[in-house]
Amino acid sequence: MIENLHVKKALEMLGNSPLKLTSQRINLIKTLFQNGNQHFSAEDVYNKVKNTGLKISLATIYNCLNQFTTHGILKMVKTSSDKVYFDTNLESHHHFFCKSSGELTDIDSKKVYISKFPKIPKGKKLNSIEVIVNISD
Amino acid sequence: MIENLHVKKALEMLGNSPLKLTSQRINLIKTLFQNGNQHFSAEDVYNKVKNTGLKISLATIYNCLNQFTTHGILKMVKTSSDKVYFDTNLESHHHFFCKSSGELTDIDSKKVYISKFPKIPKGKKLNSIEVIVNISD
DNA sequence: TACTAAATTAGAATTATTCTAAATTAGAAT
DNA sequence: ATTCTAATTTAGAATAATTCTAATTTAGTA
Repeated sequence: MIENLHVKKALEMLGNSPLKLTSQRINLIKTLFQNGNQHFSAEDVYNKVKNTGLKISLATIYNCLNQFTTHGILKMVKTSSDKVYFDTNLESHHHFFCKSSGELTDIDSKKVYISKFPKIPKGKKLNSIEVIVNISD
Repeated sequence: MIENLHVKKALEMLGNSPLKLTSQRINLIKTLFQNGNQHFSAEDVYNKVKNTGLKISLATIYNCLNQFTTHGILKMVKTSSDKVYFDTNLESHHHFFCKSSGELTDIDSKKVYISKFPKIPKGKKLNSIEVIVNISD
């Protein structure tokens, strides 16, 4: 049986985190990471999981997605949509967001370069830089 | 009586839009634009308005903020907060968002330069580029 | 001055998400 | 192995921001 590399890496990260290895978490990771880089909302995940026959409550999905995010297994992406998206691609990269389709897609990190960047205000520290390129049909 | 320039310009834009010149809209614009560039949520506006003694319903505030946005009198900014912010600064510019304080602040547009930029996907058109620099204490 | 479509409003509805509190379970301690 | 405890899961209630509804009011035209 061939172990998917993305799944393997994510499970490893889960193992290295203080989170317990519950069946829900393991199944979630298998479901989310098996197809490489993906973007999804909590509801997307809930439906995807239902289709696989697994039974994980919506509350648990929210819990897990948030915990995975705080433990660096997922990235959270806010768009002009009212839903929060999660991203399996942990590398520094940016996104297209299409208002018409609600689709969030990766921008190849080599295709964006910010050559001039502001000083961070005194007393604050930089957390992340989010570039969202809003597009539509 | 000295007319504030920001207010004047915004009222002009309202006049040039198809929106009717209601007292609520005029008062809102006077309230929001009198102090130059500002960022606020719908609730912020509701409270600000209450303090001035004006009576504008929350529904109207939401209506107006959205209409002002679609007619180019305001800009909408989404952050990692769960509230939507509005911005009186219409020039192309970007933002710091401080998670700790919930504060959204302008980045001087001269301080950001994106020298490499991705091609827009076929069949789509560019709407806007949002750069949010997330910071915290 | 009257008319009509647009705007305002209070409160209900909606939507995404978080909370609660009871039942279950992972993994450590025995 | 068995027991124990804190973490986890869960259904459903609660929350929070925002939008909708439908009745009333109003701007601006005729």
